[in-house]
Amino acid sequence: MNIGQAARTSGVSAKMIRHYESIGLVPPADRRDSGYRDYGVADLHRLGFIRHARDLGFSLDRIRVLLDLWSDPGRSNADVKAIAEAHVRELEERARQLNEMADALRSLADACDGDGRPDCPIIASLETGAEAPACHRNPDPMAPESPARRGKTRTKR
Amino acid sequence: MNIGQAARTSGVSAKMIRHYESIGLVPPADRRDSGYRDYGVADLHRLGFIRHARDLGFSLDRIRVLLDLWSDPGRSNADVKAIAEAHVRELEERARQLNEMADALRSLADACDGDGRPDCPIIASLETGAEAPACHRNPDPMAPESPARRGKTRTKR
DNA sequence: GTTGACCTTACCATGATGGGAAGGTTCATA
DNA sequence: TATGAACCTTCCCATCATGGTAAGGTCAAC
Repeated sequence: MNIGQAARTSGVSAKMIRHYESIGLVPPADRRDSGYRDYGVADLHRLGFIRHARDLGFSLDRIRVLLDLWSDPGRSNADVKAIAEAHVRELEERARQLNEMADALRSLADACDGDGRPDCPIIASLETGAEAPACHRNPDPMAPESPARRGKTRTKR
Repeated sequence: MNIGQAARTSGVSAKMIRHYESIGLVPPADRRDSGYRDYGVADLHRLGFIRHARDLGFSLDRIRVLLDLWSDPGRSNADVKAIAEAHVRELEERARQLNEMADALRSLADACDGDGRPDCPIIASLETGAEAPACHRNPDPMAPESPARRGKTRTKR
């Protein structure tokens, strides 16, 4: 099967299949006389594995390790679980940071009238680095919880 | 003031200050006879603005727009607010996707015994693309709500 | 006048992916 | 049989924000 069909079947673009081959994530594909790559079911299986791991946000480096474990009949599921849990923690940490930024910016946006005048607490905060002053924040009428949740935690990046 | 001092004062690395100059995010710095860049308070102010916007996750392209609005005395805070709100939505969407991945992987990891044997629902799921089967998931003893929560971003936040 | 800390430009690398050019192959159809 | 569309090949470049390094110039203190 051609690389295009393999791409459509596996959900991995032809561009990426070639890339994965170039970095050794998949073995060099068989070639026909024409030089075209030729894929079989085992190749599709491996590409599918990579695809699913990418869908879960694993980096290609970690996928390399997962592929090794996959092909190791004597693997320990404790190793797999440890990798997965480390990745879960990273995903949650990144999500937490994004939510922190979103919350901070939401506070600023809520404090901005948006009435067409130049005055703007968002711009003011970017100038000074100060967060939205509580006394100017429009209270959220839908707030289901205690509003005392924004700490300081300025991520250093 | 030298670029190093400007970097320490503004929290933007010297490397990045030069980069911002090269892409036109900050105007070309004054130069001394030696060729050294020379920064004043206005420059530090601008760098601080950029730094704070980066801390909120804005891309350099959007920061460019924010800087234009900042320096426009006739700006409309509605424009600023619109940009901020669009960015908040993007941040939240990205966080949601990360949490979705984390939740899916957490389910798989919870279903994995981690007892050292090769059997592993995580590997199995990567092979087939199937999610963790409910009948194998270890129930969460702390679950405060109905167990039908998959697919929604419901981590603590 | 030497030394060490600073500055300059220029190039390369990251990670995962896409775009495109220049040229060869396959296959159905006119 | 010829042609054209759709495919394939390799190679290079771009993204985005940031860091590293190298080769060389400047400054200030001792």
